[in-house]
Amino acid sequence: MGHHTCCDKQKVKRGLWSPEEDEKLVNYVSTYGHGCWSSVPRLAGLQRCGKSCRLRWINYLRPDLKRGSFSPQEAALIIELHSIIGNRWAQIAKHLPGRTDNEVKNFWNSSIKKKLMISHDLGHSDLPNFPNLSNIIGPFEGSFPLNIANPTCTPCPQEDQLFIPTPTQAFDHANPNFEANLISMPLGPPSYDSSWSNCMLNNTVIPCNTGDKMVTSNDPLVMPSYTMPSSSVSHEIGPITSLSHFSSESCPYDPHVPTNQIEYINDIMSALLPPSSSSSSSSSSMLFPWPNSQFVGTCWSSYNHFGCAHGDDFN
DNA sequence: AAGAAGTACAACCGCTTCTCC
DNA sequence: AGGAGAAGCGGTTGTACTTCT
Repeated sequence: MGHHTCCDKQKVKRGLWSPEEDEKLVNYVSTYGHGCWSSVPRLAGLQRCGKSCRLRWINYLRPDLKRGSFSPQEAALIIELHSIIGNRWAQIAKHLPGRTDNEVKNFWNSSIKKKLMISHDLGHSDLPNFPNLSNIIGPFEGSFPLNIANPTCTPCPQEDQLFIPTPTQAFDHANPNFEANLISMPLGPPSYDSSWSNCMLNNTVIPCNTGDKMVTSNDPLVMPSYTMPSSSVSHEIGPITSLSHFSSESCPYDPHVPTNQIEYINDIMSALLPPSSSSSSSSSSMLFPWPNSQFVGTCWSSYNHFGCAHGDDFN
């Protein structure tokens, strides 16, 4: 293993930090701020490189860090955000106050990913690795205040037709909505580990709905559409999924505002709670198109498809 | 009781992005 | 505009601790 180029000329210590080193770093940063990290070790009297100091402070010593296990709510949020934006740990961590990207990443790799792999091994190889959100947040059933079946935002008035971009369109930099898409899309081609792939696999929309009409296309330039049977925004939990859509003007959940996005996602998860102890054998999805940004995200709920038991603790 | 295997997470590396000049 | 250094980021590794056999 190599080492930091910034440390080439210095004799620096590596490996775990001692309490004495922590104390020096905390004392220095608390008093003077970190300023330029490369000068911190010299000024704080540490034989570490600046990069190591920075990491130690950000991931461990910062006073605003939340220690301890992840709550089921945090786990559910991580899973949902990961399904939307992929391995962008820093972005995910921004939605979890007091958590670092490193912490979220470790939690994902050591706990969540493993559970998803186990569930995949149970014989659902035809399914993408989606968690059973309703199981994960089971202990919190009923605790979310908002039900998406009765949203506070005004339904978008203009359409019964929801447009879903093809991958080509979604990643088109010339698309004026590209920035908005970036928020909701994983960076890179659709793959099995994202919710995106499940609704757009090989340019084919895979409907998890029953009874409604899904128009698909193999032509990446042709935008598939999903036609709702009515303008109802009612939401039905279970094997049948209904769609809700809101105008960006009237909806309080602006996808550009992380805090609101958390609320938005929380509401989605709230809506995904099973109606009772009943379960279904089919997966269901909810597509949340944003009229101006085209596509916001997908939430998945597939009861009994995955290995985690209702009420499982993710820590 | 002891070693092996598994787990959690701190820390590091290399690459990318940002900022300043 | 572009070069250099700093900061940010995600993947990976190392190690302490726990659980299993």
